[in-house]
Amino acid sequence: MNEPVIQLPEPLGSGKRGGRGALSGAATQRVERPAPLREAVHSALIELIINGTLQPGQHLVELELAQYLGVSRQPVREALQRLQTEGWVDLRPAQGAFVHTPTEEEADQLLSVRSVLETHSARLAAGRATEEEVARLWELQREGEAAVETDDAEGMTAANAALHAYITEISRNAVLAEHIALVERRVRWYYRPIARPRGHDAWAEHAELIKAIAAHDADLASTIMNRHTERTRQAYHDQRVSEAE
Amino acid sequence: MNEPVIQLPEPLGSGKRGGRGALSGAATQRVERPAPLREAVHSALIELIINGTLQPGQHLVELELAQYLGVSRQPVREALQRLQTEGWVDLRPAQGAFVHTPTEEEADQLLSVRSVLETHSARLAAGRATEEEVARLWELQREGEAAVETDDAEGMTAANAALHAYITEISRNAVLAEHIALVERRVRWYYRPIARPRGHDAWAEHAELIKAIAAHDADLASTIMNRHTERTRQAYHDQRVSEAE
DNA sequence: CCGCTCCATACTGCATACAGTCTACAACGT
DNA sequence: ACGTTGTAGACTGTATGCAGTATGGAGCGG
Repeated sequence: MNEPVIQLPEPLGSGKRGGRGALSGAATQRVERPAPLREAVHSALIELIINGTLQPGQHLVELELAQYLGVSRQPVREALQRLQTEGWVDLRPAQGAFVHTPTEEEADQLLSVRSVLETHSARLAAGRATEEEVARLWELQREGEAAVETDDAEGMTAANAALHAYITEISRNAVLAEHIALVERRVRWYYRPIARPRGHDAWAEHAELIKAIAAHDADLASTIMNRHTERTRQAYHDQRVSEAE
Repeated sequence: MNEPVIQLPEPLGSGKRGGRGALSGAATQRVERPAPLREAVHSALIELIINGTLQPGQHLVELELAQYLGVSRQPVREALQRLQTEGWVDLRPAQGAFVHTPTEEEADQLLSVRSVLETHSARLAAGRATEEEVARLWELQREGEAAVETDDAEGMTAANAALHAYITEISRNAVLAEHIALVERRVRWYYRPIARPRGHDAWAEHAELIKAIAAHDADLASTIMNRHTERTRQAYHDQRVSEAE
C-alpha cells in the first residue's frame, strides 16, 4: 500500500527561490516579487483534482503530496487550507484532507447559484458595455461559431468560457467576478465527466445576448442570460438522468 | 515601537489539547473531535477585525499575533491563509498580512452581490417553506417589531440577521448559503462605522415578504426581497454621501 | 541641505522536529 | 469462532530553527 497514485511531470520548488539575479535595475517601483511556493502548490492541486488524478474521497497525505511536488509539508498545508475554503477538499480534524465528494444535490445547487450570478452579471454588463467591448464580444462570438462549425468541442468550451468571462469583466464588479470564478471552477470539475458543450443553439442564445448588451437593454440581457444558464442546467440534468438509466 | 495594539481577554491554546476526558462513552459513532487551534485563531482574528481592534491596512505580524493568542506562528499562518481567501486580509509576498482596506466601490459591490443572492434565496424559500417554518418566521418578525418598539438597535440588528439567516435556511441551498454568509460578514464589517438599522419601514417590508413566502408566491417574494435589499443599499449610500459633506 | 549607499534589524517563507492521536492488526481470553 | 485489548506504525497538529529578503536609519558624499 501507500503507492503514490500521483503523477507529476516535473517537481515543483526547483525554481531556485530568492536571489533573482544581481540586476538591481532602476525598477524601484514595480518590484516583481516571486510568488510563494504555496501558490504553485495550490494551483497544482486544483489541476490534479480537476483532471482526475486525485479522485473524490481520496485521502490526501501531506507528506506524500509534499515529496511529489518537491516541497515540504508546510506549503502543502497552507494550500490545503485555502482549498478547503474554496470547496475543493474537506479537512477533518486529526484525519487530514480528503478530496471533496460532490453530491448531485450540491452540483445542481452550484449551477443554480451560477445562474443567478451570471444573470446579474449580464444585467450589469448591458448597462456598462462600451462599443469596443461589444466589438470584442462579437469577435468571441465568431470564434465560438467557428468552433461549432468545425465540431471542435475543445474550442467550443474555450470560447464559451472566454465569452462568459468577458461579460463578467464588462460588468465591472470585482466581488461578483470573484464569486463567479469560484463557482465556475467547481462546476467545470463536477460536470467534467458528463460535460459536452451545447452547440449551435447555445451560440444562437449568445448572439441574442450580445445584441441585448449592445442595445444596453439590461432587463432583456438579464432575461436571456437567465434562460441560457437555466437551459444549460436543464441539459446537465437530463443528461444525468438519462445516463442513470 | 512594536507596542502590541491587540488586547485579548484570555490566551488561546490554553485549553489542554488532546485527552478529552476519560469518558470513553458508547459514542463510537459521533466522535466529537476537538477543533484545531487554527479554527480558534481564525475566529478570533475575524472578531478582532470586525470590532476594530485590528484596523484596515494594519500590518499583522505573525509572531505578535501568535504571542497574543498564546500559540505559535504555525496556526496563525494557516488562519491567515483562510482569511485571505475570505477577503479579510491581503497577503503580500515577502511582506506578510495586512488587514484588507475596503474601498467604497468594493463595499457597494458587496451590497449588490448580497442583494442578488438574498433575492434568489427568497425565491427559493417561497417555493419550499413549510407551515412550521412560516410560523417561525412570524415569530422572528414579532421579535423584530418588539425591538423597534423599544428602540433597541442591538435587538433590531440581531432580529434582522436572524430573519434573513432563517430565510436562507428555508431555501435549502447550502452553496447559496455559503456565499451569502461570506458576503454577509464582510458587509457587516464594512458598514459597521455607519451601520444604523432601518426601523419601522424595514419590518413592514419583512412582513410583506413573509406573507409572500407563506403564499408560496416566488415571484412576489423575490421582488419584495430585491426591493428590500436595494433600499438598504440606497440607505447606506445616502448616509455615506451625507456624512461626506 | 538633499540624496545615495551600506548595514543592522525584523519578518517572512520554508524546512524540520516533536508530541499526541488515529488505525490496523495481532495476541489473548471467553 | 468471536469479541476484546494491547501495541506498533502512520499521520496530523503544533512548535522551533534557519536562510533569505524587505525596511529603516546611520553614515557618507555631493
